[in-house]
Amino acid sequence: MPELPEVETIVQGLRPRVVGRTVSGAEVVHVDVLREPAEAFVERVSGRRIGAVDRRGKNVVMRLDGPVLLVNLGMTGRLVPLSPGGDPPADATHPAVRLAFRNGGALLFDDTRRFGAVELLDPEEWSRRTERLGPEPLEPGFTADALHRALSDSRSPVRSWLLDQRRIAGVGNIYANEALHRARVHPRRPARSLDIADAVRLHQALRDVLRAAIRAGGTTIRDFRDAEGAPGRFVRELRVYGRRGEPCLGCGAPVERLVFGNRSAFYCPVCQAPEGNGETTPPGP
DNA sequence: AGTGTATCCTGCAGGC
DNA sequence: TGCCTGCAGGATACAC
Repeated sequence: MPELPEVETIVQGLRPRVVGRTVSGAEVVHVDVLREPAEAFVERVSGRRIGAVDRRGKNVVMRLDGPVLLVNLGMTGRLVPLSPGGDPPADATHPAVRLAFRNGGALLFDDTRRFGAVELLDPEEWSRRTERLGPEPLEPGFTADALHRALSDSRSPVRSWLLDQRRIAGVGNIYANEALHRARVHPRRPARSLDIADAVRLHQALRDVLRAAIRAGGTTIRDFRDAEGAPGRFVRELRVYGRRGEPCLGCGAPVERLVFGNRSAFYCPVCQAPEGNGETTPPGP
């Protein structure tokens, strides 16, 4: 479910609800979302105060006094803040971990498929972890030039390249496909085949689509909900993802679907010609 | 280095 | 209605 814009949306909604709260205890319903025994996790998290909530790539980063509580939402993970005495929403049907707060209230991690992960990392582990992730595409240091240089050392298809969190953080299958369409780059082109003009367009497209999706509160295909339980509104703005057979909004050609790297790639065969086509048939609005 | 495949797990849509 | 297959926004490990 959650890529950078969805996680950013969750983090923004969560911040006013949990920053400053102290964890009084935890209930582990499904130990398989943890990376340590339940007892150890409960012991270590209890008594900690949440000082800040941030995002790194697709991860929710809760800074406690000392360790970092890292939540990866996987495909179907949700973070649901609960008011004192409040019931979880009816669609939070697969509770995995519940953190209780001193003075009432709680934070529920609900995850149908349990591909998500909740980890408590000490500062050294966290710094090693964040170093393994690529740059944040919305930060100033992420320039078109840096993207071009990074692309140039890989023969991997650019769509796969974009999904690799070690190369760039936070991009998943929806926004990789959407950005490539906006940049008019075929998803299967080798990363190193992109010239500087391609990289400039891709850089712009990534930033535009990620920012627009954040403004829309993310994309809800099925499961995604923000901290208030509301779905994202970016589905309306998707140009290729999930639109196989429907007309490209730029040129009218039917959107095609390819499968490689075990994932679907959606693209316009006209606007995103295999060897690049920066000069003709802009994909439009 | 890159690719195909499998794995974790559940739910839903579509075909019959 | 039921059964089956394929598919899903992620991440990782493996053999080739």
